[in-house]
Amino acid sequence: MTSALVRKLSAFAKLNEAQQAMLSAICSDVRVLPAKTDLMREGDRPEFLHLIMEGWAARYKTLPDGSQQIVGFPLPGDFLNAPVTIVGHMDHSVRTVTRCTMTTVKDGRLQALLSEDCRLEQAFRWSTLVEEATLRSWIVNLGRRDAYERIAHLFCEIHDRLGLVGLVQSGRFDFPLTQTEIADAVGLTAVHTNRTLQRLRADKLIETSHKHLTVLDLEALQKAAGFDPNFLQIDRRVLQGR
Amino acid sequence: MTSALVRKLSAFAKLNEAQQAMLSAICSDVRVLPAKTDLMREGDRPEFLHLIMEGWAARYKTLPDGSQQIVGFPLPGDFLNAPVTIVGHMDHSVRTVTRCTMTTVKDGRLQALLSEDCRLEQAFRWSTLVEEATLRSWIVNLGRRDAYERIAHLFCEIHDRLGLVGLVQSGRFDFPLTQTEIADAVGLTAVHTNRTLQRLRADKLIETSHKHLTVLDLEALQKAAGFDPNFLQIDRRVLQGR
DNA sequence: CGACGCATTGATTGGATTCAACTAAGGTGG
DNA sequence: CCACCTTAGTTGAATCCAATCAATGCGTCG
Repeated sequence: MTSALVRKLSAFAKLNEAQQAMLSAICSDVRVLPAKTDLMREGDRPEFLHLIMEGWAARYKTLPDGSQQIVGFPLPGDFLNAPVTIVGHMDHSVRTVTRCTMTTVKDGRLQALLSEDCRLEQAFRWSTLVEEATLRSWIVNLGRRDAYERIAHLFCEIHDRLGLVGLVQSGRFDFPLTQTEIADAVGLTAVHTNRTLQRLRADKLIETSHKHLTVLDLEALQKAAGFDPNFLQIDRRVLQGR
Repeated sequence: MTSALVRKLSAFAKLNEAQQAMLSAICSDVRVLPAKTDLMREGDRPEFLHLIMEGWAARYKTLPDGSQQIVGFPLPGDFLNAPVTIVGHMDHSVRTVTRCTMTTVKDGRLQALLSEDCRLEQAFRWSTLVEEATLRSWIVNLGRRDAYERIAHLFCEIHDRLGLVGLVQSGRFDFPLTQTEIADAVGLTAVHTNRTLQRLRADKLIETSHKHLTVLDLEALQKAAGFDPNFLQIDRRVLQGR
């Protein structure tokens, strides 16, 4: 089976066998890490690029009072750090949410590949573009939406991003987050998150069971969230064909 | 006098005359735009890179109910759009806050310059790194800080970013934002922003007059904000020498 | 000088937090 | 295999920060 990275980039641009092989070739040092363990800490200067093959991670910042704000969820096919290994340090930490299969990419090898292959380079640019757009959509989420909308929006985002790498079957997907983690992502308390989740379930927008989430009514959920269904910036038909 | 872009990048890496000249050379089509006018709209596919030489702009998203969330303030030396002109469209809009002097850069010319000059390339990577870090710090701001901290944090960020391009004199700088614009940036109402500003003034952290802001006690402001004084990721001594 | 935008103030409402207790589920060890 | 323990999820009541609604002050610009 193809790697999540290949599946993700394929959604933007069809990749031939050679390109897929090259992407796989730059990955090395595959390893498995347990849940709830730090992969990087604020201030680190990671030497290599780190890529998630399987599992969920969370980017987070810890505040002086001990509270945390999650600023993103790297999913399969996502990189943990930007390809800027020489310059700068991490402005946030990253930890696994679930057990994760990780791999390492040497920055130089990726850069070499991208400068050779224009199509791959564009695909990578698209993915960083989407990442930045995601950050901005989180800002809007926290700044101008209430609890109900915020959580609905998070679910829409995860739904689409997992769909991109083929991890959604008829609205249902792995969802390993605890309510506390959801709360830390949407800027609420765990208690209020709990009550809001109950409303989402009562309104028949979602269903949860055994660390899985089912989107019962995608359109209604998107509407409730004010979610832009085009935020991945790819032709929607690509996703249908999965 | 040197351009804001040169001053900004110089803070990260000393640039020689030739490098400064090359940066200036890729700019063309200088023009002045009035305040409160859209520069780009969500969905646009800008053909060129747009750079602010003078003045303030605001990135924003409009919600269905008409409310807005500002997701960033491009300042002198900042680009409006990412160097990905071929791929993707704008996920947000940008408008001027003040009258702005803008210039255009052809994506290809910039790419060519960067692939030639490794030092310049690193400087650009640093600046995009800082931009992403800024987005994450906004998420933390909106998610986990109260009104007082949020506004203090915004002021700290602007203070440092303007300082980077030499636009701060002993804590004082141009600050053209209305209270409504501040509110749209920090996720509050204009009314509550007003009351909170009064507290910041009463606490002798800042002073405002005639569209200028003076930071009276930087350390106290940073402390109140939970601001990381190292967020620009540059040697602080560089800024002192200005 | 009138009009408009922006800042300010007051009174009220409400969404979310806080604190505390309790239940359910899952994992571990005796 | 069941008792125990821990973690995650749920519920209730009181409180609070910020939103809302409404009105007024102020300055500036045509």
